[in-house]
Amino acid sequence: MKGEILRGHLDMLLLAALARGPAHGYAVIELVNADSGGVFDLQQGTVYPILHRLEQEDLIKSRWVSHAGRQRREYEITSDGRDRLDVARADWKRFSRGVRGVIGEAT
Amino acid sequence: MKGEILRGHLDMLLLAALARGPAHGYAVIELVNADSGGVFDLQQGTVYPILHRLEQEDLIKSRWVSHAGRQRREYEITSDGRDRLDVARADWKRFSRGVRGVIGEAT
DNA sequence: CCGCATACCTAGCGCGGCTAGGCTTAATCG
DNA sequence: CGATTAAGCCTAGCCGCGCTAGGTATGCGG
Repeated sequence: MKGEILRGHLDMLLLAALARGPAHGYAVIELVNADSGGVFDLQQGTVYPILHRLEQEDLIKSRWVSHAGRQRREYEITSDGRDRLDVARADWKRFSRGVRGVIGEAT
Repeated sequence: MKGEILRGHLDMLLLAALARGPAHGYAVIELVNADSGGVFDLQQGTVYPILHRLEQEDLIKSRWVSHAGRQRREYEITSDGRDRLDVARADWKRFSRGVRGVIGEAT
């Protein structure tokens, strides 16, 4: 899947993944890629900076957790994050409706 | 509708508009904006450069037409353009399917 | 004759995601 | 045991696209 198509939608995808439950960064990547049915192939260099930004915006929060002797940063969505996700979902609906209106297709 | 969401989808939208029939730039803008049901609000500064690029890629072609004593550049989609549009539509389906898979929603 | 709508154009910026790297520790394999 | 892979984390910097903000010209209604 080509690059720039994800512009502006990535926040939503990561928030949606974390809305299912806390997860560490590496897991978020695999979650999104898997849930997309192989459509997306997010890279670490794409995801980690976004997670940091989302945390700064208080949409998610993190804590260090040790697992199998190793340190993981576990992220959890905040209530602000859920609100933002709701907005993003609504925007997505509008957006995809707009696209369908122009290209004239179901789905 | 915020900005970067259209990234990578604009070519498809303009090609789709022109697939309905030849039109000049200004009309393309209004067509897309109208067909989107008011979701998009494309500006001239966004659309004209894209039309030029699409023409360079031989996806559309243009000719000057005089209308009511004025000069318009009328664009028409080429067969390469239709092929590209088909690909873009397929990509759009994949993309939106991927998003739905992650955010877990119909539409 | 003024202002608005129509119709075209472009330079330059801003920023988001990707590329491409780098670090550490646990597990696996020869 | 030493080497390689996988699991995890991170960041600097580039690149390209769309937007902002400007500019021009003409026809038409008041």
